[in-house]
Amino acid sequence: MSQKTTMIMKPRAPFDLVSSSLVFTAGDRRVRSFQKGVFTQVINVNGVFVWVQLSSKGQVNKPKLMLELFAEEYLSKEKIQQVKNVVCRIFSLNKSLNSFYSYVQEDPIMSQITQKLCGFKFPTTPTVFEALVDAIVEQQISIKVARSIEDRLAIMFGESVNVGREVFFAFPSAIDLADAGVEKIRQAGLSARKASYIHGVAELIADRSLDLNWLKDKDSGVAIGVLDEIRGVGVWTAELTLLRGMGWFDILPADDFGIRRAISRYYCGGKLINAVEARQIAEKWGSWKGLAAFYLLAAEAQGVLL
DNA sequence: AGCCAGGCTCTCG
DNA sequence: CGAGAGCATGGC
Repeated sequence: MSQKTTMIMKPRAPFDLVSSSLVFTAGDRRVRSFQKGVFTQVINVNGVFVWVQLSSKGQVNKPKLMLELFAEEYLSKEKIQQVKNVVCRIFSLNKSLNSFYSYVQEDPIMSQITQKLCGFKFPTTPTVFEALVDAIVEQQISIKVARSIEDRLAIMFGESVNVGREVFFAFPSAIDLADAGVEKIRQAGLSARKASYIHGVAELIADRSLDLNWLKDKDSGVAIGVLDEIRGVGVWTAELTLLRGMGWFDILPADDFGIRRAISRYYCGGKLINAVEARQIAEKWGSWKGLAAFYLLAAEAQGVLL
């Protein structure tokens, strides 16, 4: 039997759950999805696995969220608070967008895009490890292929939660993937090399030679340098990891093909640019360049025309 | 059918 | 050193 708990959360305005979750629309429902206005995912709080449903009960400028938790065991108040904290982190609910919006007022293009996507916050991952594995998976291949491989990793190696007759899967921990071994990881649809990178990273963390949380209070340049040393991790992978895993909105993965394409679409009439040009254009977004890049990606995905 | 996707490492000249 | 091959899957 599963236990259910329901509560209301009040994010900082503006916040739009729909545009922020749209990227999960095609996700496997057993892992993470956004269907009919409801975002779902399994969250791990110190070994207790909780399936979460999140939906909007308010408006962008007066946001109110309903959070429903399902677990196989009784959840203490402390556990419930921990789940709320994770949800809060995934959607950066406590971070204000207003400074970003006023900062880009000088940039007519970004200004229009932020108005059309008011309340959008790109989702981050519950752990830095997940962001790192995702970034490795996403190297070179299309985002759609990457997502299906990521879902498969959860189904093959993640812990599960039973809710009624359904079963849901958490993203695997470093120990889960270290134990799985290269050959089994490869069967999720990865190249032998990427499987080996992912297994290598998982082992580093599992045997405590690498602590990703240690990077939290470091300078972003230092953190990128540390990650870049890891086999299979280049600057692009490091940047994406910190942006999505730590929520460091000031980092621009300028080598990213998708980001360069989005910048060129809105700023260069579609003519593809290189990383140097991307960094030049991004200068006007100051310490918001990473968030701004995700606004362009979201605008492109949602077909925003200026 | 064949090329291309939100790169990186290894191997040659 | 710099350039180039090779890689997995799925969409077009």
